[in-house]
Amino acid sequence: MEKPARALRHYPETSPEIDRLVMQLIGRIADKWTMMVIEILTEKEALRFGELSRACEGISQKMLTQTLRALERDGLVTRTVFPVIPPKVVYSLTDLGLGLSEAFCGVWIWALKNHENIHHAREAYDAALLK
Amino acid sequence: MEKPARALRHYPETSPEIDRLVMQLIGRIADKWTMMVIEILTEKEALRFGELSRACEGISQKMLTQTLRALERDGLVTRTVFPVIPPKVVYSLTDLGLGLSEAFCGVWIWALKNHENIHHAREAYDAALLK
DNA sequence: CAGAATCCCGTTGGATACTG
DNA sequence: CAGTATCCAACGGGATTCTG
Repeated sequence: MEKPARALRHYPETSPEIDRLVMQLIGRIADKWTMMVIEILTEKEALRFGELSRACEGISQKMLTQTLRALERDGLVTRTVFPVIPPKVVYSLTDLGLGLSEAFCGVWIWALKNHENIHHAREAYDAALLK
Repeated sequence: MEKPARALRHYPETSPEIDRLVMQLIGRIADKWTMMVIEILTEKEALRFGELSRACEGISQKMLTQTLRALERDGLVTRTVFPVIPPKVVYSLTDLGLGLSEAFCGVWIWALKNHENIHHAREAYDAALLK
């Protein structure tokens, strides 16, 4: 009798090669600032650079620019420039980006539900080390 | 008429302070090797250090050790030592770890479904730059 | 076998200053 | 306002060597 499969991601169409591509993609987007920007844009729909900068508490302007460029390149975010003075640039999620946001939502919820468990686990681990 | 809320993670109990904790946790686990190890342990249930090392294609022994220690500290992975010679150590997911794996499953599926879209978006973006 | 320790280099990322 | 450019410190992470 076979054990039930636990590898939920393994779709029929999967191959080692595709697995590698998917891994690379995960490695690319599984990033602190990336996920934070996506989360914020999920809530606010559209924001200017400065607004994002303030919402992203702790991010440097360099990292915000870098993060936004990468998101734009991946087709997850659109960048709209208004040719006015002073310059106005607005960012928002594409459908692709919104899809990722929804997929990642499960992880947010997990983190929300379990951050205390994790905290306790760490305390226990650290305490055991000193003993 | 209000627009529908898009911020799925905002549960009633959420506060700015908790948001920060959750963000930190996401920042901690949203890591290439971390997610890869969790994925592999989800498939295989229990593995020895060497097996994990081979399954994790590309990881150095230093990073594997480091990743496993962090996972263990966070209560996501258990480390079982068999007092034999030569040493035998087995790693597997805790329930907490399995929960994260399931939560992250949505992202894997998203990546599997959309990696081609992303690829096209990048090509388009890069082509537009050269113009 | 399962790591700990060391060396070392490339990248990351912050601070600051400058521009259209 | 929305960036770009530059400099520099810190960290990540690979290769190698050593140990119980």
